[in-house]
Amino acid sequence: MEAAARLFREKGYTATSMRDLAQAVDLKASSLYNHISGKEGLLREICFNNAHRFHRELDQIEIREDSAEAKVRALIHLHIQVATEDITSITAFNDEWRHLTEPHLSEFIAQRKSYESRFRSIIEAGMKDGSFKVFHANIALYTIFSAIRWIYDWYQPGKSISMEQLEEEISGLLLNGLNADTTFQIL
Amino acid sequence: MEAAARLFREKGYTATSMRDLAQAVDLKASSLYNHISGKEGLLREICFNNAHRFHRELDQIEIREDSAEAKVRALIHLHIQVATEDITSITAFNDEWRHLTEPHLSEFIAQRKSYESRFRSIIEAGMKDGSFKVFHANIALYTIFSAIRWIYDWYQPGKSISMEQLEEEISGLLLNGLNADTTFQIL
DNA sequence: CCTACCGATCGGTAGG
DNA sequence: CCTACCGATCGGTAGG
Repeated sequence: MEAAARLFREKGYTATSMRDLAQAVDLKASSLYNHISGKEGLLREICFNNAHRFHRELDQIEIREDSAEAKVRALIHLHIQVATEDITSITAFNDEWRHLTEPHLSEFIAQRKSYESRFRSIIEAGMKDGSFKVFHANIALYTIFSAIRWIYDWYQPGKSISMEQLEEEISGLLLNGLNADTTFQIL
Repeated sequence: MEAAARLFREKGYTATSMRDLAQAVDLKASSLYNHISGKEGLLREICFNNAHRFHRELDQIEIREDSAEAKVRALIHLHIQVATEDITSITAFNDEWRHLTEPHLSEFIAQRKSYESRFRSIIEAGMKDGSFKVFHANIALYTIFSAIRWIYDWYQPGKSISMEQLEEEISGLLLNGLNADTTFQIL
Protein backbone atom coordinates (compact mmCIF):
# COMPACT_ATOMS: atom_id res chain seq x y z
CA MET A 1 0.00 0.00 0.00
CA GLU A 2 2.89 2.32 0.68
CA ALA A 3 4.43 1.54 -2.69
CA ALA A 4 1.06 2.02 -4.33
CA ALA A 5 0.53 5.38 -2.62
CA ARG A 6 3.98 6.51 -3.70
CA LEU A 7 3.33 5.55 -7.32
CA PHE A 8 -0.17 7.02 -7.33
CA ARG A 9 1.36 10.23 -6.06
CA GLU A 10 4.18 10.31 -8.58
CA LYS A 11 2.34 9.25 -11.72
CA GLY A 12 -1.32 9.43 -10.81
CA TYR A 13 -3.65 6.50 -10.18
CA THR A 14 -4.60 5.84 -13.80
CA ALA A 15 -1.06 6.12 -15.11
CA THR A 16 0.21 3.63 -12.55
CA SER A 17 -0.05 0.10 -13.94
CA MET A 18 -0.14 -3.07 -11.90
CA ARG A 19 3.15 -3.92 -13.67
CA ASP A 20 4.67 -0.72 -12.24
CA LEU A 21 3.46 -1.62 -8.79
CA ALA A 22 4.67 -5.22 -9.11
CA GLN A 23 8.14 -4.02 -10.09
CA ALA A 24 8.23 -1.66 -7.10
CA VAL A 25 7.69 -4.58 -4.72
CA ASP A 26 9.77 -7.09 -6.73
CA LEU A 27 7.02 -9.35 -7.96
CA LYS A 28 5.24 -10.15 -11.18
CA ALA A 29 1.92 -8.39 -11.72
CA SER A 30 -0.11 -11.58 -11.38
CA SER A 31 1.43 -12.35 -7.99
CA LEU A 32 0.03 -9.15 -6.52
CA TYR A 33 -3.41 -10.69 -6.61
CA ASN A 34 -2.48 -13.14 -3.87
CA HIS A 35 -2.25 -10.15 -1.54
CA ILE A 36 -4.75 -7.60 -2.74
CA SER A 37 -8.19 -7.59 -4.29
CA GLY A 38 -7.29 -5.34 -7.18
CA LYS A 39 -6.13 -1.90 -8.16
CA GLU A 40 -9.16 -0.04 -6.95
CA GLY A 41 -9.15 -1.96 -3.66
CA LEU A 42 -5.76 -0.45 -2.94
CA LEU A 43 -6.96 3.06 -3.62
CA ARG A 44 -10.05 2.40 -1.53
CA GLU A 45 -8.06 1.28 1.48
CA ILE A 46 -5.70 4.22 1.20
CA CYS A 47 -8.55 6.70 1.00
CA PHE A 48 -10.76 5.30 3.73
CA ASN A 49 -7.96 4.55 6.19
CA ASN A 50 -7.00 8.18 5.99
CA ALA A 51 -10.57 9.44 6.22
CA HIS A 52 -11.04 7.39 9.37
CA ARG A 53 -7.84 8.67 10.87
CA PHE A 54 -8.80 12.30 10.36
CA HIS A 55 -12.26 11.75 11.77
CA ARG A 56 -10.85 9.95 14.79
CA GLU A 57 -8.38 12.75 15.54
CA LEU A 58 -11.09 15.34 15.06
CA ASP A 59 -13.22 13.46 17.63
CA GLN A 60 -10.48 14.06 20.20
CA ILE A 61 -10.08 17.71 19.31
CA GLU A 62 -13.81 18.44 19.44
CA ILE A 63 -14.15 16.96 22.94
CA ARG A 64 -11.59 19.29 24.52
CA GLU A 65 -12.60 22.28 26.59
CA ASP A 66 -10.40 24.47 24.46
CA SER A 67 -10.95 27.76 22.68
CA ALA A 68 -11.83 27.70 19.00
CA GLU A 69 -8.41 29.12 18.29
CA ALA A 70 -6.66 26.30 20.15
CA LYS A 71 -8.76 23.75 18.26
CA VAL A 72 -7.90 25.27 14.89
CA ARG A 73 -4.27 25.26 15.92
CA ALA A 74 -4.53 21.58 16.83
CA LEU A 75 -6.11 20.85 13.45
CA ILE A 76 -3.38 22.70 11.59
CA HIS A 77 -0.86 20.70 13.62
CA LEU A 78 -2.64 17.47 12.67
CA HIS A 79 -2.70 18.27 8.97
CA ILE A 80 0.95 19.26 8.87
CA GLN A 81 1.98 16.23 10.92
CA VAL A 82 0.15 13.76 8.70
CA ALA A 83 1.29 15.48 5.51
CA THR A 84 4.95 15.18 6.46
CA GLU A 85 4.90 11.63 7.81
CA ASP A 86 2.40 9.64 5.77
CA ILE A 87 2.58 9.46 2.01
CA THR A 88 -0.73 7.66 1.73
CA SER A 89 -2.52 10.70 3.11
CA ILE A 90 -1.25 12.87 0.28
CA THR A 91 -2.56 10.45 -2.29
CA ALA A 92 -5.89 10.10 -0.57
CA PHE A 93 -6.63 13.73 -0.01
CA ASN A 94 -5.15 15.55 -2.90
CA ASP A 95 -6.61 14.19 -6.08
CA GLU A 96 -6.57 10.47 -6.43
CA TRP A 97 -9.78 9.83 -4.50
CA ARG A 98 -11.54 11.01 -7.66
CA HIS A 99 -10.79 7.66 -9.23
CA LEU A 100 -12.86 5.70 -6.74
CA THR A 101 -15.92 4.14 -8.37
CA GLU A 102 -19.44 4.11 -7.03
CA PRO A 103 -20.68 3.51 -4.41
CA HIS A 104 -17.33 4.19 -2.76
CA LEU A 105 -16.86 7.56 -4.41
CA SER A 106 -20.09 8.90 -2.94
CA GLU A 107 -19.25 7.42 0.44
CA PHE A 108 -15.82 9.08 0.41
CA ILE A 109 -17.24 12.43 -0.65
CA ALA A 110 -19.81 12.18 2.14
CA GLN A 111 -17.09 11.54 4.72
CA ARG A 112 -15.04 14.38 3.35
CA LYS A 113 -17.99 16.76 3.53
CA SER A 114 -18.69 15.66 7.07
CA TYR A 115 -15.10 16.38 8.06
CA GLU A 116 -15.21 19.79 6.39
CA SER A 117 -18.47 20.57 8.12
CA ARG A 118 -17.11 19.70 11.56
CA PHE A 119 -13.99 21.79 10.90
CA ARG A 120 -16.17 24.64 9.68
CA SER A 121 -18.20 24.57 12.91
CA ILE A 122 -15.05 25.17 14.89
CA ILE A 123 -14.15 28.13 12.70
CA GLU A 124 -17.69 29.49 13.10
CA ALA A 125 -17.39 29.22 16.87
CA GLY A 126 -14.22 31.31 16.64
CA MET A 127 -16.05 33.87 14.51
CA LYS A 128 -18.83 34.11 17.08
CA ASP A 129 -16.59 34.58 20.09
CA GLY A 130 -14.71 37.27 18.18
CA SER A 131 -11.33 35.59 17.94
CA PHE A 132 -11.47 35.12 14.16
CA LYS A 133 -12.11 38.27 12.20
CA VAL A 134 -13.27 36.73 8.96
CA PHE A 135 -16.63 36.94 7.24
CA HIS A 136 -16.92 33.60 5.48
CA ALA A 137 -15.98 30.42 7.31
CA ASN A 138 -15.64 28.55 4.02
CA ILE A 139 -12.89 30.80 2.78
CA ALA A 140 -10.92 30.30 5.97
CA LEU A 141 -11.58 26.56 5.86
CA TYR A 142 -10.38 25.95 2.35
CA THR A 143 -7.46 28.33 2.67
CA ILE A 144 -6.27 26.34 5.68
CA PHE A 145 -6.72 23.01 3.91
CA SER A 146 -4.88 24.18 0.83
CA ALA A 147 -2.08 25.92 2.67
CA ILE A 148 -0.89 22.51 3.83
CA ARG A 149 -1.09 20.76 0.48
CA TRP A 150 2.26 21.87 -0.87
CA ILE A 151 4.27 20.65 2.10
CA TYR A 152 4.81 17.09 1.01
CA ASP A 153 6.07 18.11 -2.43
CA TRP A 154 8.50 20.63 -1.17
CA TYR A 155 9.53 19.99 2.41
CA GLN A 156 12.69 18.00 3.06
CA PRO A 157 13.00 17.14 6.75
CA GLY A 158 16.26 18.22 8.33
CA LYS A 159 17.17 20.48 5.46
CA SER A 160 17.49 24.12 6.61
CA ILE A 161 14.00 24.32 8.13
CA SER A 162 12.95 22.08 11.02
CA MET A 163 9.44 20.73 11.26
CA GLU A 164 8.85 22.89 14.32
CA GLN A 165 9.84 26.03 12.44
CA LEU A 166 7.75 24.99 9.47
CA GLU A 167 4.69 24.42 11.59
CA GLU A 168 5.16 27.55 13.66
CA GLU A 169 5.47 29.74 10.62
CA ILE A 170 2.52 28.27 8.72
CA SER A 171 0.31 28.33 11.81
CA GLY A 172 1.40 31.87 12.52
CA LEU A 173 0.67 33.00 8.99
CA LEU A 174 -2.79 31.43 8.98
CA LEU A 175 -3.81 32.30 12.54
CA ASN A 176 -2.51 35.85 12.34
CA GLY A 177 -4.48 36.19 9.13
CA LEU A 178 -7.62 34.92 10.84
CA ASN A 179 -7.14 37.11 13.89
CA ALA A 180 -6.10 40.33 12.25
CA ASP A 181 -8.00 43.36 13.45
CA THR A 182 -7.48 45.55 10.44
CA THR A 183 -9.43 44.78 7.34
CA PHE A 184 -7.36 45.23 4.22
CA GLN A 185 -8.69 47.41 1.47
CA ILE A 186 -8.47 46.48 -2.16
CA LEU A 187 -6.63 49.30 -3.95
CA MET B 1 -8.45 22.85 -25.92
CA GLU B 2 -11.10 24.06 -23.51
CA ALA B 3 -12.92 20.76 -23.68
CA ALA B 4 -9.63 18.95 -23.17
CA ALA B 5 -8.74 21.08 -20.17
CA ARG B 6 -12.15 20.45 -18.65
CA LEU B 7 -11.82 16.69 -19.09
CA PHE B 8 -8.22 16.63 -17.87
CA ARG B 9 -9.41 18.47 -14.80
CA GLU B 10 -12.38 16.20 -14.15
CA LYS B 11 -10.84 12.81 -14.84
CA GLY B 12 -7.13 13.45 -15.03
CA TYR B 13 -4.98 13.46 -18.18
CA THR B 14 -4.33 9.72 -18.35
CA ALA B 15 -7.92 8.75 -17.62
CA THR B 16 -9.18 11.01 -20.39
CA SER B 17 -9.30 9.12 -23.68
CA MET B 18 -9.33 10.64 -27.12
CA ARG B 19 -12.77 9.01 -27.48
CA ASP B 20 -13.95 11.02 -24.43
CA LEU B 21 -12.60 14.20 -25.93
CA ALA B 22 -14.09 13.44 -29.34
CA GLN B 23 -17.51 12.91 -27.78
CA ALA B 24 -17.22 16.20 -25.91
CA VAL B 25 -16.75 18.10 -29.17
CA ASP B 26 -19.14 15.90 -31.20
CA LEU B 27 -16.67 14.16 -33.43
CA LYS B 28 -15.15 10.71 -33.84
CA ALA B 29 -11.77 10.20 -32.27
CA SER B 30 -9.97 9.90 -35.58
CA SER B 31 -11.34 13.25 -36.75
CA LEU B 32 -9.61 15.07 -33.93
CA TYR B 33 -6.30 14.47 -35.66
CA ASN B 34 -7.23 16.89 -38.43
CA HIS B 35 -7.08 19.65 -35.83
CA ILE B 36 -4.48 18.64 -33.30
CA SER B 37 -1.17 16.85 -33.28
CA GLY B 38 -2.09 14.40 -30.56
CA LYS B 39 -3.04 14.02 -26.93
CA GLU B 40 0.20 15.27 -25.50
CA GLY B 41 0.26 18.21 -27.87
CA LEU B 42 -2.95 19.42 -26.28
CA LEU B 43 -1.52 19.18 -22.79
CA ARG B 44 1.64 20.90 -23.97
CA GLU B 45 -0.23 23.87 -25.40
CA ILE B 46 -2.37 24.21 -22.31
CA CYS B 47 0.64 24.16 -20.00
CA PHE B 48 2.91 26.48 -21.95
CA ASN B 49 0.23 29.00 -22.90
CA ASN B 50 -0.45 29.41 -19.21
CA ALA B 51 3.20 29.54 -18.23
CA HIS B 52 3.73 32.32 -20.78
CA ARG B 53 0.72 34.23 -19.53
CA PHE B 54 1.94 34.19 -15.93
CA HIS B 55 5.43 35.23 -16.92
CA ARG B 56 4.07 38.06 -19.06
CA GLU B 57 1.89 39.38 -16.26
CA LEU B 58 4.75 39.11 -13.81
CA ASP B 59 6.89 41.20 -16.20
CA GLN B 60 4.37 44.03 -15.82
CA ILE B 61 4.21 43.73 -12.05
CA GLU B 62 7.97 43.68 -11.60
CA ILE B 63 8.43 46.88 -13.59
CA ARG B 64 6.15 48.97 -11.36
CA GLU B 65 7.52 51.38 -8.82
CA ASP B 66 5.36 49.77 -6.19
CA SER B 67 6.04 48.45 -2.71
CA ALA B 68 6.67 44.75 -2.26
CA GLU B 69 3.32 44.51 -0.55
CA ALA B 70 1.49 46.07 -3.49
CA LYS B 71 3.27 43.67 -5.84
CA VAL B 72 2.31 40.64 -3.78
CA ARG B 73 -1.24 41.93 -3.71
CA ALA B 74 -1.20 42.26 -7.50
CA LEU B 75 0.10 38.70 -7.81
CA ILE B 76 -2.59 37.34 -5.52
CA HIS B 77 -5.12 39.23 -7.64
CA LEU B 78 -3.64 37.69 -10.79
CA HIS B 79 -3.77 34.15 -9.45
CA ILE B 80 -7.35 34.48 -8.21
CA GLN B 81 -8.45 36.13 -11.45
CA VAL B 82 -6.96 33.44 -13.65
CA ALA B 83 -8.18 30.63 -11.41
CA THR B 84 -11.78 31.81 -11.60
CA GLU B 85 -11.90 32.61 -15.29
CA ASP B 86 -9.71 30.12 -17.13
CA ILE B 87 -10.15 26.40 -16.72
CA THR B 88 -7.00 25.62 -18.68
CA SER B 89 -4.91 27.27 -15.98
CA ILE B 90 -6.20 24.89 -13.34
CA THR B 91 -5.25 21.91 -15.43
CA ALA B 92 -1.86 23.30 -16.25
CA PHE B 93 -0.78 24.32 -12.80
CA ASN B 94 -2.31 21.85 -10.46
CA ASP B 95 -1.18 18.40 -11.42
CA GLU B 96 -1.54 17.53 -15.04
CA TRP B 97 1.74 19.09 -16.18
CA ARG B 98 3.38 16.01 -14.63
CA HIS B 99 2.27 14.03 -17.66
CA LEU B 100 4.33 16.04 -20.09
CA THR B 101 7.16 13.98 -21.58
CA GLU B 102 10.74 15.03 -22.07
CA PRO B 103 12.12 17.40 -23.12
CA HIS B 104 8.94 19.41 -22.49
CA LEU B 105 8.62 18.30 -18.89
CA SER B 106 12.03 19.69 -17.99
CA GLU B 107 11.30 22.87 -19.91
CA PHE B 108 8.02 23.35 -18.06
CA ILE B 109 9.61 22.70 -14.68
CA ALA B 110 12.34 25.21 -15.51
CA GLN B 111 9.77 27.88 -16.37
CA ARG B 112 7.84 27.10 -13.21
CA LYS B 113 10.96 27.40 -11.09
CA SER B 114 11.81 30.67 -12.76
CA TYR B 115 8.36 32.04 -11.97
CA GLU B 116 8.62 30.89 -8.36
CA SER B 117 12.03 32.47 -8.07
CA ARG B 118 10.84 35.83 -9.37
CA PHE B 119 7.85 35.73 -7.02
CA ARG B 120 10.16 34.78 -4.15
CA SER B 121 12.38 37.79 -4.85
CA ILE B 122 9.42 40.08 -4.34
CA ILE B 123 8.61 38.43 -1.03
CA GLU B 124 12.26 38.75 0.02
CA ALA B 125 12.18 42.46 -0.80
CA GLY B 126 9.17 42.78 1.50
CA MET B 127 11.03 40.92 4.23
CA LYS B 128 14.00 43.26 3.89
CA ASP B 129 12.00 46.48 4.04
CA GLY B 130 10.20 45.15 7.11
CA SER B 131 6.70 44.91 5.70
CA PHE B 132 6.55 41.09 5.82
CA LYS B 133 7.31 39.59 9.17
CA VAL B 134 8.15 36.06 8.09
CA PHE B 135 11.40 34.15 8.32
CA HIS B 136 11.31 31.91 5.28
CA ALA B 137 10.26 33.32 1.93
CA ASN B 138 9.56 29.82 0.61
CA ILE B 139 6.90 29.13 3.20
CA ALA B 140 5.12 32.36 2.35
CA LEU B 141 5.50 31.66 -1.36
CA TYR B 142 4.03 28.18 -1.35
CA THR B 143 1.32 29.07 1.12
CA ILE B 144 0.17 31.85 -1.21
CA PHE B 145 0.25 29.56 -4.25
CA SER B 146 -1.68 26.85 -2.49
CA ALA B 147 -4.21 29.14 -0.89
CA ILE B 148 -5.58 29.87 -4.34
CA ARG B 149 -5.74 26.27 -5.55
CA TRP B 150 -9.10 25.36 -4.05
CA ILE B 151 -10.99 28.26 -5.57
CA TYR B 152 -11.87 26.72 -8.88
CA ASP B 153 -13.25 23.55 -7.28
CA TRP B 154 -15.39 25.36 -4.83
CA TYR B 155 -16.25 28.87 -5.96
CA GLN B 156 -19.49 29.46 -7.83
CA PRO B 157 -19.62 33.00 -9.21
CA GLY B 158 -22.65 34.93 -8.17
CA LYS B 159 -23.63 32.51 -5.43
CA SER B 160 -23.56 34.21 -1.99
CA ILE B 161 -19.98 35.47 -2.27
CA SER B 162 -18.92 37.92 -4.97
CA MET B 163 -15.52 37.70 -6.59
CA GLU B 164 -14.57 40.99 -4.95
CA GLN B 165 -15.42 39.67 -1.50
CA LEU B 166 -13.61 36.44 -2.20
CA GLU B 167 -10.49 38.21 -3.31
CA GLU B 168 -10.58 40.74 -0.51
CA GLU B 169 -10.94 38.09 2.14
CA ILE B 170 -8.23 35.78 0.80
CA SER B 171 -5.83 38.67 0.23
CA GLY B 172 -6.60 39.97 3.70
CA LEU B 173 -6.01 36.61 5.30
CA LEU B 174 -2.70 36.11 3.53
CA LEU B 175 -1.38 39.67 3.76
CA ASN B 176 -2.43 40.11 7.38
CA GLY B 177 -0.67 36.84 8.08
CA LEU B 178 2.47 38.10 6.37
CA ASN B 179 2.36 41.47 8.07
CA ALA B 180 1.45 40.43 11.58
CA ASP B 181 3.65 41.95 14.25
CA THR B 182 3.10 39.36 16.93
CA THR B 183 4.80 36.04 16.53
CA PHE B 184 2.57 33.18 17.58
CA GLN B 185 3.88 30.70 20.09
CA ILE B 186 3.36 26.99 19.72
CA LEU B 187 1.63 25.81 22.91
C1' DC C 1 -15.50 14.38 -41.75
C1' DC C 2 -16.00 9.08 -41.49
C1' DT C 3 -15.19 3.58 -41.17
C1' DA C 4 -12.01 0.26 -40.40
C1' DC C 5 -8.29 -1.14 -38.17
C1' DC C 6 -3.21 -1.35 -36.12
C1' DG C 7 0.04 -2.71 -32.26
C1' DA C 8 0.63 -1.86 -27.47
C1' DT C 9 -0.81 -2.02 -23.02
C1' DC C 10 -4.20 -2.40 -19.60
C1' DG C 11 -6.38 -5.07 -15.21
C1' DG C 12 -7.04 -9.45 -14.15
C1' DT C 13 -7.49 -14.91 -14.41
C1' DA C 14 -6.21 -19.93 -15.15
C1' DG C 15 -3.49 -23.31 -13.84
C1' DG C 16 0.30 -25.24 -11.70
C1' DC D 1 5.33 -17.46 -6.39
C1' DC D 2 5.42 -17.99 -11.70
C1' DT D 3 4.22 -18.44 -17.11
C1' DA D 4 0.84 -17.92 -20.30
C1' DC D 5 -2.84 -15.66 -21.76
C1' DC D 6 -7.80 -13.26 -21.92
C1' DG D 7 -10.87 -9.40 -23.64
C1' DA D 8 -11.06 -4.49 -23.48
C1' DT D 9 -9.33 -0.25 -24.42
C1' DC D 10 -5.76 2.82 -25.54
C1' DG D 11 -3.48 6.58 -29.00
C1' DG D 12 -3.11 6.93 -33.51
C1' DT D 13 -3.11 5.83 -38.88
C1' DA D 14 -4.81 4.47 -43.65
C1' DG D 15 -7.68 5.49 -47.01
C1' DG D 16 -11.46 7.62 -48.96
